[in-house]
Amino acid sequence: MTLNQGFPLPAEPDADRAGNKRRDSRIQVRNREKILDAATEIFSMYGYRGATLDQIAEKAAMSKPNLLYYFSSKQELYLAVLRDILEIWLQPLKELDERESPEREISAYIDQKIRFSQLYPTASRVFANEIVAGAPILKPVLDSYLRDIVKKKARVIRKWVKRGELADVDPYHLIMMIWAVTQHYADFAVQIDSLLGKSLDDEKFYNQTRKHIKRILMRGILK
Amino acid sequence: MTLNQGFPLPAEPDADRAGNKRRDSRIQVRNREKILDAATEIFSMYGYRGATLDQIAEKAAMSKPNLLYYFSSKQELYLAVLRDILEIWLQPLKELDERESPEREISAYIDQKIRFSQLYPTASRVFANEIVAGAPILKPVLDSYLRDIVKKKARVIRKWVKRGELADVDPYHLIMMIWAVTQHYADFAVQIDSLLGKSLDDEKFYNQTRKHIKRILMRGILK
DNA sequence: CTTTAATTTTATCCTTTGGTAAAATATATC
DNA sequence: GATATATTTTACCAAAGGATAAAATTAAAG
Repeated sequence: MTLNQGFPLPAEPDADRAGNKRRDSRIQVRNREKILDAATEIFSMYGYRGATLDQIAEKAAMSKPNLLYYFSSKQELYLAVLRDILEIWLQPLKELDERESPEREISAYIDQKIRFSQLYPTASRVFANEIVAGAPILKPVLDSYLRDIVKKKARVIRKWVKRGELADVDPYHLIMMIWAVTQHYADFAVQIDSLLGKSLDDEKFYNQTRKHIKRILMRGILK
Repeated sequence: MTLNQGFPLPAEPDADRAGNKRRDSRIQVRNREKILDAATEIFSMYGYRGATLDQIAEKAAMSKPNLLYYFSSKQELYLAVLRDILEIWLQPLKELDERESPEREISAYIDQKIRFSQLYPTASRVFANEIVAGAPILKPVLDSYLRDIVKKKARVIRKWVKRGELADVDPYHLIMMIWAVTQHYADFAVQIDSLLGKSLDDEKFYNQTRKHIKRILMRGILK
């Protein structure tokens, strides 16, 4: 779960530079990944400020100074985590294709979003935390990068409406509704567990949820 | 915004005891409220662990020891904040009435939820933070109190379905969808502001949002 | 006015936390 | 296997953070 490429967040200090020293050794790769996983979990529970390097180091099974050998500060680590999350979070939206039917495209989009909630619930929670906190770090990205993508996709939806393939819905609100509902199952997983004793890990519940969300939303927006 | 009565959270040390010393002086009331408001704001941004008493004290315009004179620990303050939020958060659900039509009742419920998002966005975010963090404090409440109410209301919805007044929806998923969508506008307000430059404070946007959510959801669930 | 009780301030404590320095150990390269 | 480089450990540090004690001030009651 460690992708990361060319994102509108400050790039890692020595990524991509041409004449670079020895590229990541095996141990380097393994430890960075261990740390990122641990950090994702801790940040998801306590947010940026509430998380401590000691906790993260412990979860990653290494000493704090050792951790700081790989990420030179808490903030740098947090940025690295957010970069990875953004990458996978945004991907699905980019794929909305106006040449296909809205039925097919929106349905596929919902599928991808709910799958993300199933596969990366902690990542989703880190993101949620960041946004709920007022997006102190991601604000610039939201204001530029995300804004542009969403604007583009809003146009796609509007086109469908004009073609009469979709009820007269506001594209922005529709996108927001899809985000809200799909992310809810990851972000508020504890609540869902309290009420239903289920989680998206349960394949049966996952499919039931997916279908239910889609049924209501699609009925709500198709002509 | 300081309600608070008989909640399944540990009660305030000397609330409600019969033969009680002098009840809250005017200054007592004013300061507790000032603190609760400040705390709500800070907790909403940084979560329980990320928030500091210094910040809260500063926002409440008093010294930290003075703050601790009113709430003897950070945890006690956090509990007080959560108690207030739970009260107003749960109220609307309790009012779902099976004797009325689902159209009317669910519509009214959505109205109340989105109103809550408009009136108490920071409170909503404190709640969101707590749940996203895994509900370390509220878990017991979710497992008992909330669970019971939701179970009861799920029965109401099921009754509507049986009567043929509602499409065949799963009551739990429906409730969750409503929560997800309405709370999203408070919890992810920054994101919405980035994308649309609007917030629920804007009465026009508020109504547009409310109607849009209702239109899609109601279309999705009515027969 | 006093006297008593409530409120606020000042000084201080101990722990946690992000981060550094430098020594020690392991790994890779020739 | 010696030498250079990468990784890990140990020992710290300064600042922040939750909390307490006790003195100083303000408000209330008689």
